[in-house]
Amino acid sequence: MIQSLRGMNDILSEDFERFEYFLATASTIAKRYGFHYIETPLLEETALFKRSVGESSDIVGKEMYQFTDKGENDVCLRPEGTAGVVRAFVQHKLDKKGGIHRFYYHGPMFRYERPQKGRLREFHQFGVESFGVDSVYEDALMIMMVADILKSLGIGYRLKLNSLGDQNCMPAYREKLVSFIESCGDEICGDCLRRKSTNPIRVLDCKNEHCQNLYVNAPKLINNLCEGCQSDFDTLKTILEQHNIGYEIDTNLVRGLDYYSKTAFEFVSDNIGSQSAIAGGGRYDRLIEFLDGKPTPAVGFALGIERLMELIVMPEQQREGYYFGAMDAEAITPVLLAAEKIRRTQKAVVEYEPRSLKAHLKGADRINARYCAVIGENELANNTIWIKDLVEKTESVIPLNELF
RNA sequence: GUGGGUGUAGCUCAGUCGGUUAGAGCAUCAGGUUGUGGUUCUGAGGGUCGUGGGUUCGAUCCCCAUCACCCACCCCA
Repeated sequence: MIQSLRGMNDILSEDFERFEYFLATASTIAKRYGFHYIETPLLEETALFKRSVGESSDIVGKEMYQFTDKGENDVCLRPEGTAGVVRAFVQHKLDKKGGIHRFYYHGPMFRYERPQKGRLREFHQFGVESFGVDSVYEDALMIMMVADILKSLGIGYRLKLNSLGDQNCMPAYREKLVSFIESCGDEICGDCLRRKSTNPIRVLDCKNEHCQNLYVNAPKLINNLCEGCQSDFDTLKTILEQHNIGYEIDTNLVRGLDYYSKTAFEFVSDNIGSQSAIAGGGRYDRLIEFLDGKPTPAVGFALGIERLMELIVMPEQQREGYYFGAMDAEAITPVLLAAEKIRRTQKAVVEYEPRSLKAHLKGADRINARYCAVIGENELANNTIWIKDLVEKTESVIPLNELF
């Protein structure tokens, strides 16, 4: 038997209903906030991700599905969605056009990781990117949108917030941090030693207990923000409070992608195991110029759909449409014709095998149909069809030509 | 990439201290006297016990490998 690749799943029937429900809910909300759908390729030039996500990140460093195609191009399956959207934004010269551009997207992402709960090699994200808005209000909008989506789906969460600073305060802070790390001498772990030169901020994120103990007194970025970053961060907190969105400041929240600056946030759930991040995002004002565009402020977020799946509270399913069945082999012809008529406006499912009335009622029940429509001996003789409303428990026999 | 766990019916799982025809519940299908469901009763079908080797007179059970899944580390959505 040929199986799907490791960490790559089929999504069928019941699961897909949830999936579809999620997409419908999230898309509706994104549109309501003024965002437009954008579809970008699953396959992109490898350089795109190296320059955006960053070579120091694990994603690019060891998790990409990278290969050379038949035209000798170094390509890879997208590990995340932002890079492609920014590439499209620049390629279509929207940066030069100016103004505000707001996009949402959803689709599969690929990361070569060891699968576990909430972590797949092919997984799906729903994301949003906003270009051209400098204001923190847009950062707040992002967070409000995620909160809105999660609320609509009946999902509880905790929101973690941090500011990563910008070009003014980050370099100075980085220096401060590096000298602090150096003061720890060789007590730090190997990973931290490496991060010290590649991406020092990430040491704060270290899961090693010994390191964490060393870093309690590390300088915190939050205390070293420049005036602009500080006032934006304060404003953001105020807006969230005004909108009744609870948050906790997490000074160790460092997004794993290199392109973030200023606002960084993460929504986590305590009910889905160790892969608890259900949404993450932030501001990335420098990314557009990294990808050869005109400097343009930008913010975005991405939601991990699979991680939300088991948390989604679905609305109760109503009985819907028709179930058609024949009690005699000869009755199948009028049954098919009747079903075709109904199908112009409603759902109609036909059982081809002649069965007892009881069996048909069971069948109708199983597919959660509202009506069970059957043609047997009596109906066949009179050109009628017997229809039972499974909710009202009423039944009627009507002439076939009066079927709407 | 590292560590631990699990693979028996469509699903959830028993089980055999190695020994004849491998079980249950749910699901499916059929019946409970003439054409009435979602709650009953009876019965039936369905398994090369993940795959490949090895030990043995004999393996679903023990050993090795392999694959898949699960959980955690790590990473992140």
